[in-house]
Formats: sequence, C-alpha cells, structure tokens
Amino acid sequence: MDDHTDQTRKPRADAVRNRERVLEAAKVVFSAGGPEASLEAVAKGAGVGIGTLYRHFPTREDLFEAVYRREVEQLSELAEQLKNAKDPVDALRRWLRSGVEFVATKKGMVAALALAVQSGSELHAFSFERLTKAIASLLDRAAAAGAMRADISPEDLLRAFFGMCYMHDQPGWQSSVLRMLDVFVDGLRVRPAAKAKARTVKPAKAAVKRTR
Amino acid sequence: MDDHTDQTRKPRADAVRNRERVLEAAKVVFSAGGPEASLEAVAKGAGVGIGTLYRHFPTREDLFEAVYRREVEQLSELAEQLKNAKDPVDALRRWLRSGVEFVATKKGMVAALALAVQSGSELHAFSFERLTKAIASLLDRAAAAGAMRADISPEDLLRAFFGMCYMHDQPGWQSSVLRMLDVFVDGLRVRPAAKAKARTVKPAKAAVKRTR
DNA sequence: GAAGATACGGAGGCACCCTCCGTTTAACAA
DNA sequence: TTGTTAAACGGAGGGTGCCTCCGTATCTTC
Repeated sequence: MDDHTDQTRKPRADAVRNRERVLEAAKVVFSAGGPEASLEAVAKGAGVGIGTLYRHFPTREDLFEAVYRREVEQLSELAEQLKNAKDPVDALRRWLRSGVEFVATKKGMVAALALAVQSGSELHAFSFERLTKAIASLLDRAAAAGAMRADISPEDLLRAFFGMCYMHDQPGWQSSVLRMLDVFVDGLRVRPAAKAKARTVKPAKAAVKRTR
Repeated sequence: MDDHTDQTRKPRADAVRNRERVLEAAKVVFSAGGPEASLEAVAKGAGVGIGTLYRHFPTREDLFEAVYRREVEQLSELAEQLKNAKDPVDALRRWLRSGVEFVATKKGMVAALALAVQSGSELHAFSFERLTKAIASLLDRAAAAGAMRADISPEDLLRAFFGMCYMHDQPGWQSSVLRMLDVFVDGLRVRPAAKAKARTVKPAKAAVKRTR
C-alpha cells in the first residue's frame, strides 16, 4: 500500500472509480443471484465493460474475495473482542452464534466461500486464514484454561462451522445450526470427571459393499 | 395399475438400453469432473444424442438421482444392520464414520447432494428422506436407551454431517471430519453426571498436537 | 407386413465465459 | 497548455454448455 521506494505513477482515477463500481455491483448481484451469478450482469450493473471487470478481477474468486474481505474482517474483530469475556467456552459459543447470524444476513458469503474452498483460491486462503486465527484465539484460551479439549484444531472447527451453514437454504436451517453448535461446543468441553476413555472406534467397514 | 382399457405397451428396447448407457457414462463423467460436468460429455460418452439424455433425465438433478440412488440405499442398509449393535451411541458413531469413508470413495456424491439441496430437487427429497430415516433409527434407539440427548433431530444431524463432508477437497479433510464427528457424538451423549467416578484422567493438554 | 406409438439425434438459439486489441483517457513533463 | 505515453477502457468474437424442437428412424403390436 504505502510503497514509496519507487516513484510510481498515481493510479488512474477512472481505474479506481471503476473498481469501486464493480465491487458495488457485485455485492448486489451476488446477494441476489448467489455466487454463480453472471459476471456480465455484474459488469452491466456497474456500467462497465466486461473487459474492465476482468482486468480488475481476473477470476470470479478474486471478485468474491474483494467483496467479502470486509465481512470476514468484521467476524475476525468480533473474536478479538470476545477474547475478553469471562467464560472462554461461552465466548467461543457466542462467536459461532454470531457467525450464524452473519451467514443469515449475507447469504451469498457461505456459498462463495464454499466454492472458493473447492477451487483452492485466494479468497479461501485469505478468509480461511483470517477466520482460523480468530477461532484459534478463542480456542487456545479455552484450552489453556483447561475447559476444552485441545486436540481440535481451529481449522477443524471452521470447517465444521462452514459445513453446517452450507445447508442454509433449507427451511429452519438457522435454528438447526444453532442446536448443532450447542451440541458441538458441549462435545468440545472437557468433562470434569467422566471423560477420557480412549476412542478407538473403527468404521464399520464390513457393511458397505464395494461397487466395482 | 391399468386405468385404461389399453394395457400398457412394453417399453421399447432401445429406450431401456440407452437409459442404462447414459447412467453408466454419467457415473464415470461425474466421478471425474464433479457434478458440474458437461451433460453433453455424458451424452457423448454414452454414444447417445443430447436430446436422448434430456428425454430420460430432464434435469441434471434427475440424472444425479438415478446415479446415486443405489449408493444412498447402501448407506441406508448399513444403518439397518447397525441397529443391532450393543452400544447405540457407538452404532451411531460407526455409521457416521462409514459415511465418511463412503464420501471418500464417491467424491461426486456429496457435491451432487449439496447441489441438490440448494435447488430443492428430487434427489434431495429422496436421499434426504432415506438417510434421515437411517439416522433416525439409530438416534431413536440411543435416545430411548437414555444414552443420548433427545432434542436433536435426524435432519439436524444429517445436515451437520453433510456439511462437514462438504469440505472434502481440502487436504486432510478426512481425519478432520472424523475428529469433528467424535466431538459431535460426545456432545450428543447424555452426561453421566451422577456417575462421576473419580477417574480423573485429565486430557493432557499438550499431548495431542494439532494436525493441520 | 402395416400402422402407430415411441424414441432418436442433433441443429439451433441463447447465455455465459474469457481473451484480445484498437481506441480512449488520465498523469506527468515541458 | 500542450504533448507524450503508459494505463485503462470496452466490446467484439470464438468457444462451450444448456435446453428445446421436430423431422426421421425404430420398435411393438396386430
């Protein structure tokens, strides 16, 4: 951002303007049509040629990334705040619940991230890392306090969270996910007394027949 | 059956044959290219015109359904078998674990189902119902035995399961999902609060390091 | 074998993807 | 201001895939 070592030209005003317009249009179009929406529609909505769109955002994922970066950062900051809560387990639970609300309002996001995950794109790299850190900070604190098992990675948890939210088109998904998260956090919590039996369950492989 | 004076004609031999060919080709193409693969490629692979493909399977989801119906039924049957296991909680855990293995071998399936869920298609209706029943049978037994909380619906669980598996393209997804499922099942389990035998084996916090 | 019913195939129209390049325009120097 | 030039613009165009439509081919039945 602030590289002044080279004397670089000032970026062209129209480029900056158009980039912004495309982002604005993309936010609208993706919200309405999901992450598979037509990029040409985005360009048209921005009052810009398709070529311009592609110059600024060479891939669909690049565009997603730009659109959702801010959103991801908000979630990330929330984690920062929650770090100061008294009960670390509860803090985690809250963060997850906020995540659900977030998904509920920004429907496009999860689909976009899911798509990004599959293609291993930049958006994935960025958001995943960011959110992973957010979760990690909560998770670590809870684990350090001895309130939570320590063998679950932030990545695991993030995956599970996204996964649950991925079904967000079905009726009642939201309360369903909230229930699931409760179960999950309960599972994470270290049992005061009982827990600790070795978990060596093998999949019941006998039964699923191999198909040629 | 015969609501008409006419008895129904025998189905044409070529139609039956072609339908089968398309299914065969689809299985191959979807496995390789995921659920977004070109239907024209499927038709070509089947040695059949695109029109024929569309006549037999008017939508992409119809084709998925036909391809994966058998697979879903296998999973369903496994649940049936597991109903006879001693420990009902463990049975559930095993079924889920088998589900993971299943996904691992039939990668196309989860993506197809996820896609189906979003479009509310027939495939969704069928498989979801089928698998829901499978889970329900396991869940009910465990709940009836008082071993598991009763406020989680089979639908919830199925959603969570699919969701977790949806990230199945990332490296290490499989072990991650297995860990998640363990946590989850633990969360489902009713706490044996009264039975707090002083087996205070605290989880060695540092012992299990995170896999990434 | 003839008559119908049924299925076949692929051309065609449409939408979208993405690239390429001639034209326009903003930044900077004189 | 004006000229120079790098940067950005836009949209035509070639490619692919989706799905429909309908003339033709083939199968079943009598």
